[in-house]
Amino acid sequence: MDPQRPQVTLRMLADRLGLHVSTVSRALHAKPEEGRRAASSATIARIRELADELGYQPNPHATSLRTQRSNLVGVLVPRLSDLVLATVYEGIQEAARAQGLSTFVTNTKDEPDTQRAQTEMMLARRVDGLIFGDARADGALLAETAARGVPFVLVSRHVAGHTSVTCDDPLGGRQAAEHLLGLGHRDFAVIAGEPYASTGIDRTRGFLERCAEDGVTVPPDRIVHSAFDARGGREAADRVLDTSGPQPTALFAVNDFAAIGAMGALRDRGLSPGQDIAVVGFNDTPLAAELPIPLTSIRSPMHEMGRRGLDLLTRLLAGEPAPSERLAPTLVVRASSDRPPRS
Amino acid sequence: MDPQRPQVTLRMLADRLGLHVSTVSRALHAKPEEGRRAASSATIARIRELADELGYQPNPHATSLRTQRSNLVGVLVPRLSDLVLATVYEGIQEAARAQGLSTFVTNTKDEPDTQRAQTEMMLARRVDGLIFGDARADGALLAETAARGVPFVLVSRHVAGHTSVTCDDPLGGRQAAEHLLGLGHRDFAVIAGEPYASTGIDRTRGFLERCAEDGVTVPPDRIVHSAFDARGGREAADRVLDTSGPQPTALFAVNDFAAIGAMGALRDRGLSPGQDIAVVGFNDTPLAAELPIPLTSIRSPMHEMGRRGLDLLTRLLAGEPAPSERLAPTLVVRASSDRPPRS
DNA sequence: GCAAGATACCCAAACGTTTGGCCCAATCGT
DNA sequence: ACGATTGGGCCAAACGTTTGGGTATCTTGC
Repeated sequence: MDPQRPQVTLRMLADRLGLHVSTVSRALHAKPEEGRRAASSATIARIRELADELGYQPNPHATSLRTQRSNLVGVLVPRLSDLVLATVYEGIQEAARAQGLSTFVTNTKDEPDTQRAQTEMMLARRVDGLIFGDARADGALLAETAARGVPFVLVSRHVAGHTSVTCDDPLGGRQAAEHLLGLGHRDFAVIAGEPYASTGIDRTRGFLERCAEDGVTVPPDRIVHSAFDARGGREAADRVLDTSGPQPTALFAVNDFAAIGAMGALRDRGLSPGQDIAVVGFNDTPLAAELPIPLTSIRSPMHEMGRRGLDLLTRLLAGEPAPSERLAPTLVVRASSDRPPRS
Repeated sequence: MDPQRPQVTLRMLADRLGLHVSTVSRALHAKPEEGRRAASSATIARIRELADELGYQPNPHATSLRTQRSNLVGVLVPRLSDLVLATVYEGIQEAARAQGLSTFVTNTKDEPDTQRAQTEMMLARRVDGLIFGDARADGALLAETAARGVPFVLVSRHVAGHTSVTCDDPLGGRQAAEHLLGLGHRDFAVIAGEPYASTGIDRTRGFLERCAEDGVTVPPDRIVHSAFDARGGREAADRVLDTSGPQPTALFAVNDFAAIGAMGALRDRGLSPGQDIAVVGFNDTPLAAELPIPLTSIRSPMHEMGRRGLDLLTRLLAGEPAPSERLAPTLVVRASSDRPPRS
């Protein structure tokens, strides 16, 4: 099976150099700043040289076993096939690599049972800490996990009482409202995402608050929950548009994919997004700018969120304080909402 | 930091039961079918009970160190934020979990240097095997890796001489051509993807071959390479449409996202996809059906590809034969290509 | 009643590190 | 010249498993 994979060990290096394995170990770890050096600089050089030559790579299992630290972090996301979380994870991974950490990632589909099972699985793998990208406003998993003394942070979504890195979602919602109000819109519909996700909740709340400041209210039947994907957006839009009475002139979806699905639903009714009805999405997915009708969206720093999330976790692991962070979103206006409401 | 995380070990169980640690170990592994039992059934029951009660989880580092097997597989993909590969990875992970394996995944951005570095990183982590989702037709990394005796399989893309699970891409290309030819189209453009990816190469080849069978040829300046995302598709479409002479009546993009970008470019020129020019994509991404103009696409079994890929790898790890597989694509017709060319 | 199997365990080594101590020789201070 | 320091390195234990080999005790066949 493995014709030639004789892994190089410390002992091999030691034997070949006539040194003790502990000396080699110390030499390879010795930071120059250390007071008491592990060996003479000449010996250290010899050791380093041989290690490079033979391509020595420390066995991480042995190291973890000995040090009781795995340098592994577990990441839980609803789905990796959701571009938003995939991008957040890319940020996490990038930051992790910079710190010499590796990451396990797994899908939980936003199902509490799966979340719990995967959390256990991660702990069984002896991760040093966890990053939840799928925190639910309801549910007790986070509290229990915290009670067990497991270090973790949340990204993308937040839950009171736990460290998190999120987009300033209320602000994002406000920006969307401000933009549409500025164009003269007064009749809105909101596709609000899943009811258990703080992202959807906060974006919707911010939107409604800003509307209220201008004396505009959005009737409850114009605010519908939805999955965070295109199909969810289409279905939600269908539900909203099926209600009787005057149609909205603008639609805010808390997620770009939901917005895309909604645009499909609009088209099916002969409404042209951007002409007959304004549409604003959220996240400013790379796709948004390239769509046939480019989508106005609130850009959220997804990648950055991941990086900060991991940085917070390492701070937590080091016993340092790790205050939650909220990253600012920015409005990006495109053709799907660049004109006032019709007549 | 860790208030209460006293990990349960074999020794704890053993001590508490007055048994030897090896007895406990055997008892917990004993498959009923084993001939020589590890202990009396009463003892085994006692052990199992206590293990459950205390929530014993074997330390994977200790196990890996001892058995020289990590039960880890490394997965390399161009980008996880590419929905196609993210979905393939979901399949891999699902199959891995079923086998008690865990997966590391990492982005290589299709850059040879990064691919090499990440391969090393995976091996340093002592993965049992690798799955490449980013194999390049050029380059020597695969050959070198094989020469080192590292077990691996390819998914999504193939390279001669290595085990792989792919979509039958030539067939998919043919299906696209057949569909468009059947509608009466004769003037084609092809957005062919990256030149080093077998997916793009094979899909394009299949398409052209099928055309040739009907005596239709696609001029070289109508076949353009592109990145596998919306922006790449838009740019490629712009290039194709900027060429002088009569415009094509149908466009085949080897990837849904490229197709979406292309539709944007068409719109910018006042061409209506589905009306003025037929568009066919590839992969049948969930988005395709929900777009404002639903996209005809060749459905590829992305999830399944991942599962099979992992299954092949485990077969390889078990020393069994692991022949390459090619999964069948299917055509899904939608509004972007459901009518004959204009006059 | 006794050799031959089973049965039910225990022993100990090994996987590759890390790390607190220890030891020897050379250097230093005075 | 001699005790103290220090530089350079060795020793051994430990992390938690797995596993090839024991060794008593109990059956069993005859």
